[in-house]
Amino acid sequence: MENTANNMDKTYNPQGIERDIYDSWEKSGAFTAKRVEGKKPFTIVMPPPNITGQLHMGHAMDCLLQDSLARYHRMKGDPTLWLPGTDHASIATEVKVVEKLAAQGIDKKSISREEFLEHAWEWKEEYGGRITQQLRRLGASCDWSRERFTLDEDYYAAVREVFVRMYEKGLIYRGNRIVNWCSVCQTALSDAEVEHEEQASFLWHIRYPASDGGEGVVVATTRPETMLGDTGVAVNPEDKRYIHLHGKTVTLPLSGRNIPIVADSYVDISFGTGAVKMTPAHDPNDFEVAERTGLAILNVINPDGTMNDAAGTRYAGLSALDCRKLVVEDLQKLGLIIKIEPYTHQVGTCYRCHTTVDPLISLQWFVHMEPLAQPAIEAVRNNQTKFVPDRFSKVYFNWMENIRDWCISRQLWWGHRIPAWYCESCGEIIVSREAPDICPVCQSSRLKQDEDVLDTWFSSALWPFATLGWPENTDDLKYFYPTSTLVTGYDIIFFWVARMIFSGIEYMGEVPFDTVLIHGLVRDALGRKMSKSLGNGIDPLDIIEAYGADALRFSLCQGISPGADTRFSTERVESARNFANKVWNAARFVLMNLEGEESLEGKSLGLADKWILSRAMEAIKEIGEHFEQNEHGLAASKIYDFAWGEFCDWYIELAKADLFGEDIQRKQSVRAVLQFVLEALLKMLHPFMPFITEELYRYLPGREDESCMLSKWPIYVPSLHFAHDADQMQGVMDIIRAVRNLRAELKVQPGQKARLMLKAQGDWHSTLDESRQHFMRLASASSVELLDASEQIEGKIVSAVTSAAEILIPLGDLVDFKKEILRMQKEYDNLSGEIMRSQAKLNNDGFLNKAPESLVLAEKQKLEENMMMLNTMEQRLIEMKS
RNA sequence: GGUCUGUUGGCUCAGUUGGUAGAGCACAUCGUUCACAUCGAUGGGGUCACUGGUUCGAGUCCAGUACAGACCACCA
Repeated sequence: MENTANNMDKTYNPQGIERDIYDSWEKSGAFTAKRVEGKKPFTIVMPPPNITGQLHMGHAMDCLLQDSLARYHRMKGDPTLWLPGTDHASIATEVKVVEKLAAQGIDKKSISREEFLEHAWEWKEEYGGRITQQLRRLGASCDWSRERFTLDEDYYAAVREVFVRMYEKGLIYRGNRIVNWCSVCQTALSDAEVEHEEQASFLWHIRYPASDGGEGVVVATTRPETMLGDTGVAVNPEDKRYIHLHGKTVTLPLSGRNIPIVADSYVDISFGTGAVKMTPAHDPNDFEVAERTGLAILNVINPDGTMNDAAGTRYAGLSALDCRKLVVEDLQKLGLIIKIEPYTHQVGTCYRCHTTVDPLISLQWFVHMEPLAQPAIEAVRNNQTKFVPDRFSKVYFNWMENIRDWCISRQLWWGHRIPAWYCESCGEIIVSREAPDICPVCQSSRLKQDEDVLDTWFSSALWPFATLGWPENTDDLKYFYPTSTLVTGYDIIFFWVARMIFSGIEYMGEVPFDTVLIHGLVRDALGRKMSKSLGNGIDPLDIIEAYGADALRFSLCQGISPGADTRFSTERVESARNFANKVWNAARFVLMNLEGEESLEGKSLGLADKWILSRAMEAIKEIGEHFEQNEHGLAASKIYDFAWGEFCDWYIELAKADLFGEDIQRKQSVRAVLQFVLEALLKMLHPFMPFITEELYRYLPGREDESCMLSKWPIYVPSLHFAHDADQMQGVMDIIRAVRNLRAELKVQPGQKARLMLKAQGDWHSTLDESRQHFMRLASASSVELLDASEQIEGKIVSAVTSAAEILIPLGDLVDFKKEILRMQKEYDNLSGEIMRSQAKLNNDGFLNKAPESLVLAEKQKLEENMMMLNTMEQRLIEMKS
C-alpha cells in the first residue's frame, strides 16, 4: 500500500505496526554496532536480566533509559553499541528450578548434579528466550548479534581466568571462616546478600556460676540456644566489676563444661551486664574475640539449621527455635534465668528466601578485598567514573571503605563451578584454567573438583569486558572498552556496580564506564514496591498490549529525575498514549497539506514561521543538553511541550490561514516550515517513542525509503533562531489569547461578522510587548469598550492577530491601583538588584579581562537598558503614588 | 547508631549557576464545518512543611525544627 496521508487512520493504532517495525529494524542490521576507527564510540552494556522469570517495570525503566541514550547517540553519528544479555543468576535460578522440580515430585537430592543441570538448562532456554522477546517488544535497539549469557562457554573461560589470576596473586584464598549461612538455600551467602530485618524478641539474662562455686557472671543474649556452643565469657579489661574473675573459669550450665573468662576491649561496659557469652562458631564478633584470645571454637549447628551432636544428646536434632524453648525451660528449672526483657533488634535474613541466617564456621573461598577496594575508591574519587546523581558516590565510598572479605563459594549446582581440584592422595589444592590430569606434587591422578559454584556476582562483575571477548584481546574489546554509561537501579550498586569497577581496574587497567546513571524504583500507584507477594506488580507486556510500547516508554520517563523513585499509573500511560495520538494527527494534517518535498531555502518567513523555527532550534539545543546530562525527564517534557504546546496549539493553527489562503508564496513558505519542523520533531521524539516516529517518518515526502532511527539528529542552526521575532510572537500570542477572552466575555457569537475596536484614552505604547501587558491587564479587568463587532474571529485566529494591531487601548480607569503599585514596586526592586549585579560584574577585573568581549558588551548594554527602564519606572511609580 | 533523600495547587510530580511559581490528571463553563473528543478554548485552585540567616531579591543558598521514606551497621 502506498504511504499517503489520506489513508492514514484517524487515530494512531500501535498494535498493528510495532512488531513489523521492530522486525524491519532487526532484519536491516541497524542494531549491529560497527567499529569506525578514529571515532569515539558510545557503548552501553545492558545489566543482564536474570533468567528467573519475566521482565517487570524496573526492567522496562532500565531498558527505556538505555535505549533512548543509544538511539540519541546513534542519530548523533556515534558508533553505538548496546550489548544485551542475560544472567544465569545462580542462587535465584536454582531456587526456581528446585521449586519447579518439587512441583513435579522430583527431589533435588534424588537426582545427580548432571541431571539437575539439564533441568536448569531447560529452564534457561525457556525463560532466557522469553526475556529477550520482551525486550524486543519494548523496542530495545540492542545488538543481538553480540548477545551474551553469563554461563556461555567463553564467558566461563573469562571467569576461570580471573579466578586463577586472583588465586596466583593471593587475592583469593580458601579458609575456615565464619559465614552467613542460609539453612533453607543450604549455602553460604556474602555480606551483601544478607538483609537486615527488625524483629521483636527478648534479651535473656543467664547466670553462669563460677567453677569454684562462686556467683560467677550474668550474661545477656538474644539467642539462648547458642550457649551450648559457648567456649568462654568476655569482659572488658577496664571493667572493675570483673577484675577479680580474670583468668578464672565459669561452668556452662546444661553442659557442665568449664569455660574461661577472658578480657577483650570489644565488650561494651555499659551495655547489658558487661559480660558477654562467647560463641565463636556462631557469631562473627565472638569469632574475632576467639582469634585474639585463643578461645576454642565449638560448632553446635548443622547446615540444615538443626542442632548437632556437640549440643548434647538432649538437644541434638532440634531446630534452633525448638532448642531455644527447651534451653530456656531447662535453665528456668535450674533458676539460672535472672531476667527476660523484651528487646527488638536487627536480624540478618537471606535476600532470596528471607530465612534468618545462621552465622557459622565453614570452609569457603574468599576474595581478599582491601587491595581491590583501594584503587576502586580512588577511581571514583578522581572522577574517572561519575555517579549520576553524585550523592550515590557517597553510598559507594561508605561501602567500599568498610568492606570485608567476600565469600564467593556457594553450595549450589547452577553456576560457574570453582576451578579448583583436590588431590585425594596428598591433599594438594590445584587451581587451574583446565582440569589437570595428575597432581603436580604426588603425580596421583585421583583428583576431585571442588563441588561448589561461584557467587553469581563474581561473574557479573566481569560483564563489561568478558562480553567483549576478554581474555582474548579482540577488536571489540579494544574499541568499545571502557564503556560509556551504565544504567541501573540503586539497589545493585554494591552487588554489581562496585564489583565491576574493581574488576575492570584489576583486569583491564581502566574503569569499566565513564558514567553510572542511577535510576529509582518503579513503584505502584500507592508508592509501594511492586512485588509478587503483594500482587501489585504490573506486567509491562499488558500495558504494551493496551496502549503501545511508545506510550509505556514515554510514561516512564515523564517527570522522572535521576535516582528518584517514580510511581506507575495507568493515567500517565493514557496521557502518553494521547500524546502519541496527538503527534500522529499533527503529522497527518501536515502531510495532507504538503505537495511534495519543500525546502526552507529562499522562502520568505513570516513572524509565526520565525517563531516556530526559533522554538524548534531551542528544543534541539535543550534536548541535546538534557541527553548529555542524562536528564531524560527534562528532555521528554521539553519535546512534549514543544510538540503539543507550541507546534500543534499555535503554529499549526496559525498556518491554517496561509494553507487555506490564496497567497501562493505564503502557502509554500508555510509548507516548508511545517515539513522542516515536523521532521525535526519526529527525530527528537524518536529516542522516546521509536515506533510511531519511525512509522510517520516514512510518510514524509522524500523520506519514503529512509529510517528515522538511522537519520541524523537535527542540527542547531543559529540563523534559524530569530530571538527577537520570537519575543514579538510571544506578544502576539498573548494578544490572541486576550482577544479570545474578550470575545467570550462580550459574547461575540461564533461565525458572527464583527470587528473589535478598542479606543485609547491615555498612553499608547507602540511596542508590542508593552501593549500586550496593558491589554492583558485591561482584559482581565474587562475595562474595554467594544465599538463594533468583528470579523470572523472564530476559526480564523490570524485575522484576529491582524486586527490586534488595530486595537487601541485605554489605560487607567479600572486598574486596581493598589495591586498595581505593589507589583511595580516589586519589579522596581528586582530591577535595581539586577542593576547592582551588573555593576558589580563590570567592576570585576576578572570579568572584564577574561570574559569574552561580546559578553562584556552585552552586560554593558543590559545595564544601560535597565537604567533607562528604572528611570521610567521610578517616574511612573511617583505618578501612581500621587 | 551512622548516612542519604523528600516535604511545591485535590492527586502524581517538574522547576540545572538565586530574578514576578509550572505540567499532567482531576474539577467548572463553553465548543464537534474537516488533523486530532485519545480534541479545542477559557477558568478556579499554591503564604513552595516550619523558624531563623545571607541577599536589592530565596521554592532555589546556609543553620535549626517537625514529619515521611531509603540505605548502611558485628552492640551481646
